[in-house]
Amino acid sequence: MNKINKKTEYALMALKYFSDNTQGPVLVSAKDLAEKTHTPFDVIARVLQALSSRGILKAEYGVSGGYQLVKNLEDITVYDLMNILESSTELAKCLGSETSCELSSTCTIVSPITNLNHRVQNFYKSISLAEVLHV
Amino acid sequence: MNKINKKTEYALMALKYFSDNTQGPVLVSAKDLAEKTHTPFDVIARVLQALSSRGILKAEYGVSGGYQLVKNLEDITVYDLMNILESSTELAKCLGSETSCELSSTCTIVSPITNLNHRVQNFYKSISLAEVLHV
DNA sequence: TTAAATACGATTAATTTTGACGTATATACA
DNA sequence: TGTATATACGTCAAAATTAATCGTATTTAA
Repeated sequence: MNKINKKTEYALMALKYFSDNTQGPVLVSAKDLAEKTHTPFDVIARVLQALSSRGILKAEYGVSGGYQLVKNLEDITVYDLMNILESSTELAKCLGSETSCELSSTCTIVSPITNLNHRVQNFYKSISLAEVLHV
Repeated sequence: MNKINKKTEYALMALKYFSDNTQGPVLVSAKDLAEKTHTPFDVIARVLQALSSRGILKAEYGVSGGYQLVKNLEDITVYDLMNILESSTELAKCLGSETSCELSSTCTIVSPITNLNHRVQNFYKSISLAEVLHV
């Protein structure tokens, strides 16, 4: 299918919100972001947690808590984001770690797929979120 | 996500078989290809039909029929193959023709996603199957 | 006429994605 | 010090997508 998933889309929305609103309050809660972006709270909350655990956002607990953007969008690639939020960044299932394919012993396209996979990943590594969001 | 589907994988196997066996008989049946590639007959049969309807293979009916590669792999791009066999080549659902997204009126990332989508598609258009398969 | 091939509509099974629920933990503030 | 509000996260259910199968029609060589 070649699609990014909803979580990655929601993350782009959230990150765009952060980078478009550098004037307002630094901390933005998941609830606020869900409202601003019109996305389901539970899902975007998970997304924010994931971004926070990977050092893109910083979380603050408690009543007036929320998230803060602590990394430069120039320094985050599309690949990074996919790596955090997609179930896998591999082009084919057989390339994902241990989950081997039943065809693997006879498969004739392991090296073609592996090669293409690298090219695709390098392509996504070459694009920063700043480039994507500041259009 | 970001994965190619089984049909595209099977197509790569089939096309590799054709391009690796230019000495043997020109016509290869779906049954033969299913055996050679260890893939389910019904599925690869559909794949071959699709490739044939798009002018990559030529089909011959009847008892000693089968398929023949009639296009140069240099002239088929990865994008072409995806376009034939993937349900969609768009990076996000909202970009696919009429199926509009319920967020579209408030969505803040339409143009970023659209832009990224073009870049991804151009990337896939820049790689030929010859490049991919002859590794 | 029969066997073996492509063509394709329709349906089922399997997998993945998306979203929701429940609960634990942390913190500001009255 | 209690309460409201925030993050954190395990688990599960619903929805959507992908993969595979079944059935039947059509074509053609022998």
